[in-house]
Order: sequence, then C-alpha cells, then structure tokens
Amino acid sequence: MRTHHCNQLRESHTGQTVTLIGWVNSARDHGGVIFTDLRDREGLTQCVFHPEDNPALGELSHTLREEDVVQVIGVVSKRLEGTTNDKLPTGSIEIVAKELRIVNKADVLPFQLDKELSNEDLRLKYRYLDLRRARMSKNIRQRSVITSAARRYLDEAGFFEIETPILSNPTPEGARDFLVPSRLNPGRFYALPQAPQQYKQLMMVAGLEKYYQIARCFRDEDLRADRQPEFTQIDIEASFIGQEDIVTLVEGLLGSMFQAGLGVEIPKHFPRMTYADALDIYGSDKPDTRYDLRIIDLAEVFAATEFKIFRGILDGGGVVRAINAKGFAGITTGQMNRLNEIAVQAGLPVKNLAFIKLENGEFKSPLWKVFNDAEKAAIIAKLDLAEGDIVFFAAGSRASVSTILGRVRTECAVMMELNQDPTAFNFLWVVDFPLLALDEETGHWDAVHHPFTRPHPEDMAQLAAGDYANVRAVAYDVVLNGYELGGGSIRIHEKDLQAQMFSVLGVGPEEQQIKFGHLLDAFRFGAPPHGGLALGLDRIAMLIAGEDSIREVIAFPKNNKGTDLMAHSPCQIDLKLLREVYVQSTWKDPKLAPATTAVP
RNA sequence: GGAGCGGUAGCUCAGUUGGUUAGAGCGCCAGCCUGUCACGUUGGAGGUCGCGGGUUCGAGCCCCGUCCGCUCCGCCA
Repeated sequence: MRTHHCNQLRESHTGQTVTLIGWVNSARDHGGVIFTDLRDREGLTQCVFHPEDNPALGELSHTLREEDVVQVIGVVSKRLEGTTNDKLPTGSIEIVAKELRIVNKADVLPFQLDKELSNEDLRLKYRYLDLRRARMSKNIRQRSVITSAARRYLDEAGFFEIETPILSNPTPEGARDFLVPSRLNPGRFYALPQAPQQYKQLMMVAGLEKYYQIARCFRDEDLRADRQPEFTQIDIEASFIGQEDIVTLVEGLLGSMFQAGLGVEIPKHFPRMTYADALDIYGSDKPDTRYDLRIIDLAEVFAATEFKIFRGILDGGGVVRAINAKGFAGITTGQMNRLNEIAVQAGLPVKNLAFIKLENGEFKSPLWKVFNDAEKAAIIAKLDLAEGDIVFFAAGSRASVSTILGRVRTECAVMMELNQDPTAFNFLWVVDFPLLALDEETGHWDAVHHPFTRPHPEDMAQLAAGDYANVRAVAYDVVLNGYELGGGSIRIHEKDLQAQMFSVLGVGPEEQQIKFGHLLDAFRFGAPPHGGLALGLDRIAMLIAGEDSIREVIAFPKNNKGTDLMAHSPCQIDLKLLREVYVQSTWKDPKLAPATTAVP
C-alpha cells in the first residue's frame, strides 16, 4: 500500500517513485495546479498535480476534499526554488503525482481538525476524529513512549511484569466498587479492583521478589479533571527493601519517563518533607512547590496579645497563621470575594478573611488597629511585609487553619499566575504520613493509607498505648507541581501485627478471617518484608503533555457523569441478560413514576 | 448532595439599556485561478438563540423552572 510514510522523504530520495497513503490534510486547488498535503500519523508530505500533463489525473485531483483517504504514486522531486516550506521536515521536496487513487471519500467533518475546539461533548462523541488532531495524536504517542520507558526501566531493574485479576473482590473500607454479577455463582458478585494491593503482597509471599504491572484500576466515585472511573497505575512491589530503595527506584523511574517523553533531565533526587511540615507550611499533603507563598506561624508574634479572638484561640491550643501574597495588594474586589468564598468553603468560621495590605506606605486592614506597636513590628518582620504585599490571616485549630490557608494559597497562586511555567517540574517526597486518622463522624480510626501499611518502628509504643494520633506510618507520596503522582508504603508482613492493625481499625477477628483470611494465612508461611508504590500513569502523562486534564491523555475517556458519549456506555441491559446473572434492577425512572397526591 | 461558569450557524465566538430582517471569522456548496502550504478571489446556502413557562406592546437579552457540559467542594482506604 505504501513505500514510505509521510514524514520520511527528503532531498536524498529525489527521483524515486514512491507510494504514499493517508488522509488529505488540505487540498489547495489553483485550477492549473493542485496541491495536497497527505497526512499519516508520522507527518505531512505535499503532493502536486499538473492537469496539463494528465487531464484525467487533474480531473480527479479537483475532487479531493479534506480527510479523504487517498493513495498517491509519484516521483519525489526537489521543490522549485523559493517554494520550500521550512515548517515541514519534508518541506524541501514534493511528490509529483503520476497516479491518484481515492481509497475512501470522507464526509464533511463535524469540526475542523486544525482549530481548537472547546465543545467537549462533541470531541468525545467523535473521539476518533478528535484523536486525529495533532495535539491529541502527540499526547497519545507521548504516553506510549513514556509507558514503554517505564517498562524498560523496570525490566532492567529486574522486575517481573505480572497480571492480576480484573474480576476480584470488593475493597473493604475503600472507595465504591464497580460490581460484576456472576452467572455461575448465583447471587454473588465480583468487584473490579481499585488497586492490585493484596495480590501484589501475596506475590511477595510467593517469592517473586520484584513485581510491576501497568494496571487498570477502577473506582466508582465522582469524576474530576484528574480522576476517571478507570485509570492506570504503574504498580510496583518488592521484597527485602525499605523506603530508601523505593524512593531511589522511583526517582530513577520518573527520570527515565521524563527523559523519554520530553527529553528533559529531572533532578536525580527529590527534596523530602514530612507530612506535618507539608500541612503546616503549605496547607496540603501534596503541595505545589513551584511557588513559595508559605504559611507563617504567628504564635510568637501574638504570644502576649490582648486581642481577644487570637488570645482565646491560642489559649485553647489553636494557631494563628498567615500568608504573605507578595505584590498582590492590587487584588480586585472580585478576586477578594472569590478568596473569601473559598476560605468559607474550607471552613473559615467568619465571612471574610482578615487581611493586611500595604499600599502607598499605608496599612489597610480591618484589624490593624487592634494590634499594639510591638505586634505590628513583629508582624512586619515575621511576614517580611513590604509595599505592595497583602497578608491573609486565619486562626483556629491547626488542621482547619491548614485547610483554609492551603486553599487560599493555591487560589492566590492561580490569580497571581505563579503556576504557569510549563518547564517547571517540582518533585517532592512527602514522608512520615500518620498511620491513622480519626473519623469525626463515626469516632472510628481509619487507615490514612491502607490497613496494610507498616507503623513507623519508632512509634510502636504509641500504637501499643492506643495513642493513635501520634503513630506515623512508613508511607510516602511522590508529588509534582501540586499533583499526587503516586504513593506507597512499606507493608506489614507479620500475621500478629496485621491482626492488631485490623483490630485497631475496628475489624474483629471473625471479619478479619472472612475478608482477609487469605492474607493472614499467607503471612504464616514465611512472608518476606516488602513494600511498594503505585504511580498514576494518567497524571504523569498529563503533566508531561502539559495538559490540564487526564482526559487529554486517555484515548477514550468518560465525561463528568462517567458516560462514554461515543459508545453510549453505560447502557440499559435486556431483562433476559439480567435474568441470566440473577440481577433485578430497583431503579425507577422518576419521570415515569405515578403522580402522588399532595398531602396538606 | 452543594457551589461557580457556560449553552446563539457545522466549529470558534460577538450580540450595547429589552426595540427593524440575529452578526463575524473559519468551514461547507458553486464558479474563476499554474507554485500554494491558514492559497487567493467572486457568489451562495446555512439559525427552534439548549428546553419549558412567565413579565412585556415587544425577549437572544429580564424572572422562574428544567436539561446538558465543564471546574471546584463533598466523595476518592
């Protein structure tokens, strides 16, 4: 069908008769001469038709329309002087056509491939056309390249690529599961895996030592720009290793992926920050460190304050903290309103953020007057408050202040356009996560990472004493520009410790046997110390591609409602099929529901 | 479940204080054109202003409801 692809021919091919096949990228008909750019996935080649030399060929070439699939046989020729195109790698040659075969005419497309389009419905409905666009084609290719680099890196590091079941069990205490009814086991269901967690640990017990998988994972939760119901993880687990081994491995792995995808050199080692510091300083467990905007603690400044609100909060064990958005005193009213909304949503107990701004040498603030001279001087010094700055305050519990100022921080960065540099890749390890977190509603302790995470060896006494809030985990997240790229932990490999963890989480011995019996059993027979990590491949591909949504790096993503606008899934299922799997729907269409009489 | 933004030609968008026949660019169709590469040029077709209701002499514009999309919160061990 073809002798070359459309990005292959150069001046050195001049004189050769070649066959190209592809799509008509554009047809420029000048009457007496017709140009068409033929496109395949590799690139473009200009073909030229001369009706004078071959009237039949000329006639046919007049009918060329964009996106027709055509085959051209012709002679590679140097372009006439002054007509070369520097923008194309093939721009110094053209194919002088001798034969043209229209393989498949195309209807007019619902959108133009060379224009940006904002209508995401339309893009998803005609995804196969959307993927023809240069940007999407590049993204998909780039994803393939970085995936392949990851495989190569892990292969060379001695990891086995091993598949785990897609039909598996629900994840206790995890996200909502997608369920699959079992025909052969009436009334029973599989669940699609949220992660291959238990299987990979059992592979360590099996003695496979080093495992990875490019694993599809499923979670039935609401979608976001960086969350799809099915997504892909680079799932890694190894035996006889510790946190440092995983950190080093993953730094190298990400290095190879960024090298392959972008040709950029990322740091050999990433900075590290404890979870506690991340929350105190950045108000997030996945801080974007491309910009500073640090949260500053003002306990010292207000140690002796007589300002009642701060006094009360500090005496009650709370904190007073602030962010100096340097140079942002020119914030608009609209932006200020937006910040206040965000702060309130994040838990600010009053309607407006307290602030101080310094403009034209004048301090403007709703609370400047309540501070005494010493406090004012201390604020200026501690926050490095200078002309043109605006400082936002929050006071309350440590956790709520972190949340509020963390949100304010990221929103300020957006408003101040501090997160725009496409070449900045700020990697960060967040370490020493807490093992457990108290669920305020139920009063239960939940695993912050998951129930198989190893307690920090220095905190075993606290664990034994029931001082759960102060037990750290051997768990680590790798963060890039404010996105959690992945996370992992060293696991528990001892039966008794694992059983203890389950008990702390409120899973009694009987339930442990039912839900985790296989794991606890496995740990009886010589389980090696092990640990691992999983990386979000979609997010990595998104950040390498410079996109804002993982939909741009997934060939066939779902929309916000989890539907596929092209294939129309999920769809209704015939009653017959449902009966075969012993499933009956309880869903009623509210529009079809009989009208109920209003009761006064 | 909640909040914000959006929905006008095939696509991207504009549409003033509510006022004549709703516009532009691109695309499409037809003609002309021998060096274009965002070809040019002449002409033409193309609209349930998401949908329903209301206010008004008059609604793309105001009000209410509703549907759809995107972003965020909740949720995501």
